[in-house]
Amino acid sequence: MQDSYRFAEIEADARALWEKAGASRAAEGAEGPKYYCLCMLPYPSGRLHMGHVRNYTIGDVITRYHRMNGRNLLQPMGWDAFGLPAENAAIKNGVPPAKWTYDNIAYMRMQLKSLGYAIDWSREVATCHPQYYKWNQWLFLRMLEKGIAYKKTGTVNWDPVDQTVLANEQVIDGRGWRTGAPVEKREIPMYYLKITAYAEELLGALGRLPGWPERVKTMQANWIGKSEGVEIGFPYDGGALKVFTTRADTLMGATYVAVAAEHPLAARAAAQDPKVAEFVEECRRGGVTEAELATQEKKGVATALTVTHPLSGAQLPVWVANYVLMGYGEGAVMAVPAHDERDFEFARRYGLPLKTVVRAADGAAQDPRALTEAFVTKDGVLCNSGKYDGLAYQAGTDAIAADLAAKGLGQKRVQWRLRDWGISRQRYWGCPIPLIHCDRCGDVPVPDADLPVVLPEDLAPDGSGNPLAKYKPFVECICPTCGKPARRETDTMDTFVDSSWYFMRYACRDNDSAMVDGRVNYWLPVDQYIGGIEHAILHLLYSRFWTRVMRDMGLVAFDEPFTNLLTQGMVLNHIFLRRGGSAGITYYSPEEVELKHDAEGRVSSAVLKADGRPVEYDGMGTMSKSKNNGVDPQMLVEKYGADTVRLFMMFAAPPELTLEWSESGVEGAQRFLKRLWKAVVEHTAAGPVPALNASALDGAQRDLRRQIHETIAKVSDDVGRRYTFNTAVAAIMELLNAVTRAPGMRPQDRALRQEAYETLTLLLTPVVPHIAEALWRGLGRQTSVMEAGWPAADPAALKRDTLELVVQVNGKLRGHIRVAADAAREAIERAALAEPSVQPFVQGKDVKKIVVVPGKLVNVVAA
RNA sequence: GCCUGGGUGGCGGAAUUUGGUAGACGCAACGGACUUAAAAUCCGUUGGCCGGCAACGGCCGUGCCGGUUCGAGUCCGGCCCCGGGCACCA
Repeated sequence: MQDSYRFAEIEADARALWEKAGASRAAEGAEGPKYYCLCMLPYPSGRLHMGHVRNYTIGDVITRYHRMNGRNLLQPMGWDAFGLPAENAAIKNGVPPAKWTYDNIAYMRMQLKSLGYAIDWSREVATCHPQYYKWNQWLFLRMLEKGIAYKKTGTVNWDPVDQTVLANEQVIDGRGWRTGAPVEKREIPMYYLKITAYAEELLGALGRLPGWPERVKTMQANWIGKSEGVEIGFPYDGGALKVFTTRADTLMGATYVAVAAEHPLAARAAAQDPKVAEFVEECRRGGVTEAELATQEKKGVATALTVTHPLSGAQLPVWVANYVLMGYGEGAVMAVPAHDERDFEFARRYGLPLKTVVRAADGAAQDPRALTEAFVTKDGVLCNSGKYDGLAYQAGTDAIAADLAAKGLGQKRVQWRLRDWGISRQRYWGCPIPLIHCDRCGDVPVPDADLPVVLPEDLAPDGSGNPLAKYKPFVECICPTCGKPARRETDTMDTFVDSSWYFMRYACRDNDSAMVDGRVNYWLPVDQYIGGIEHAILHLLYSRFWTRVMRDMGLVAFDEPFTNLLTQGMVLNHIFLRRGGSAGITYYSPEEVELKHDAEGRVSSAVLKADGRPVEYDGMGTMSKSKNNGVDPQMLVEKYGADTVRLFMMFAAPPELTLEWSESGVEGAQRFLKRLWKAVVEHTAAGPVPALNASALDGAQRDLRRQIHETIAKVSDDVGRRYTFNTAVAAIMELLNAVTRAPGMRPQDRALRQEAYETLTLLLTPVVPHIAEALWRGLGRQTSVMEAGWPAADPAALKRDTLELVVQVNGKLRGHIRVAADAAREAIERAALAEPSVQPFVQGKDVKKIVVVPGKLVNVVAA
């Protein structure tokens, strides 16, 4: 072994060895049960960022752990290669998105390889390859045939200057990001996927996903949002205005109805009243996101229209209100201001009447004029509601629903919050939607034989409109049905389509004649999926939906794509800045800043290294280009080596929490590896090691051996079950500390040390595979550490003769006692009361009870 | 606004499942050893307050307020602050 830890050589040698052995190749049906470990595929943005490194290191640790436990492993990698950033880069630099993307992939692939991940690169997939997106198109056509895909209008952000549809992130404070022009809402035809047809199943199946975090399941359930309620018709001369409500019991308290600005009744009112038209127009401005709509000031306008209350026959005014969402329910609501917060606020603002129809079960009806807030409860009883007075929530709802049904003006139904998935994007760098528009034949699907519809790769967008639409060789085509000239669809698909099934294609990416084949049913479902919490809803829900669509077409034999899910936290770093001047805020990279500490070690100030003058500290934030606080993994790998970076990432925080970047923490990780290296060098330099004879150990040796095996048990549990890699690493560090502090040189001391170092090497292999490979050989092994099995704790070594228990008096720690491991309860109680440090606290007091928690503590309750 | 997490020393974090020794492990800081010197390395101290020459002991302490319990970082109720998502960023 080399005297010192030279990571560059060690890592290059280890990787060459694995490469030669094909150690990361996965083959169907190879030895052991299969295990599919998958990380969310990266967007090829240019360089790896720390979030990627964290994600893929977690995946690699899990992969290598299960491989050492005899599983047949698949860990693939691919590229989510379509998307907006490539077009933005193209606008900025004039490079076609394809070239930019392929260059980025090449660089980032090299980076991933330098981190030593056990990835089967022979299965690599890029979603911008025609061989991949051909199957997006193929399945889309199948969905069209089955009615799962369909066409309807949808609302988009429209930049009137650039004549372009904008993504939500391109709308800044209601204006286009490039033009600064106020953005308008615009209705355009789009294609949708009927995810709502699967709402019930997607919701119900969450209960059968024990391997998913509760938080993700809760978020998905709320997103799908099943509401049971009543659909009510309010008749008017042109028919009946439909509303949906979960509070039909309060129907007698409805004092007006409100419709969304996009509702047909609003259009009708606008045609008669310029003030309504103006308000509808005002609502057309501004963004389309739910956050914007929900936080905007609640505004509305009265119309001359009225509708008839279905039970009382009263005439209720129709308002147009910006808080009613066209996308949910019927785009209209009945307003019961006394018992709904939003209606209350709106009614107070516009002086609309309130009517109290619910009272507390043990109280009287409140005077609506005295209300300071809406009285919202399902635990009250009805009042001021005629024949329904005295009924509770459920009985009231049932009675009112029954009466409405009898009149043909209502029925119970379920309403979902989930909306169908609009997949049309008016953008170039995406998968073309395989349709042809013919004046005679309408929308004609591209025949399967003509797939894929290949996206031309040499166009360069300029920010105005979709370059595809201006590119005649793409647009102009022949109608497959009538053979006459026709126009090709130029919208492309949402990139979430690409990522909804890529994990299946890894199993069979070489199959050019089918989307998936039997190998998919060997590898899938994914055993462990790992990715950012920001994907908790959309990506994961779309994938669950897409998998079910494929199942129903007989393409795959499973329902859920991901059996276990681990959502990793983000990577943060310090933010430093200076304000003022014409430049506004300037952000400085933490590398350019020097921190000053006071005597207690607190950070007292920060100065820019370049000029020695202070900079403002703005706390921790997600690493990002805009805050200039990113750290380049490549620099770190070159400076410290891949193992050090991997070790730091695993040690600094548990995977689900945010991780705060710390260069000194990285240095600490390297210090540990150097110390380990040095310890093993010293150990092996002392010559051949005798065999261990466990029955010949003395007390101190038995203690050390117990710690070795306790560490095996703990690390196995932490890595294999809990995924708390930070505590696994801490236990490994403790073991190294213990071994190096037991410096005996008797034969059994050295034999024990050999066991300790072999154990440390094996336990560390998933986290720092390169150095583990070198240590394993240094310790005298001939085969790769990747072939070594995961160690098992020896139950005999774990046995203890005596236990230390904590003694509390009234819950306060007062002392410790050592008892035999099999001591009886009475003996433990006696020992606790006799303990000198406990005595003063029980003396002269009445011992009321003694709580004994086996193996842990004794609590004496005394007064 | 709605949905969802989180808050523990100077800092990252530990205390697992089912309430049972708060502060493991590491970083930073300080003191010491080695060195001509520095770096590196090694050893030691390190939640706060109080008492003691010392060994050691006492009290307080897990965002805030209240509750349940023999016992609460952990459970319950109410608040404050920070993060993720909100359907065209990925």
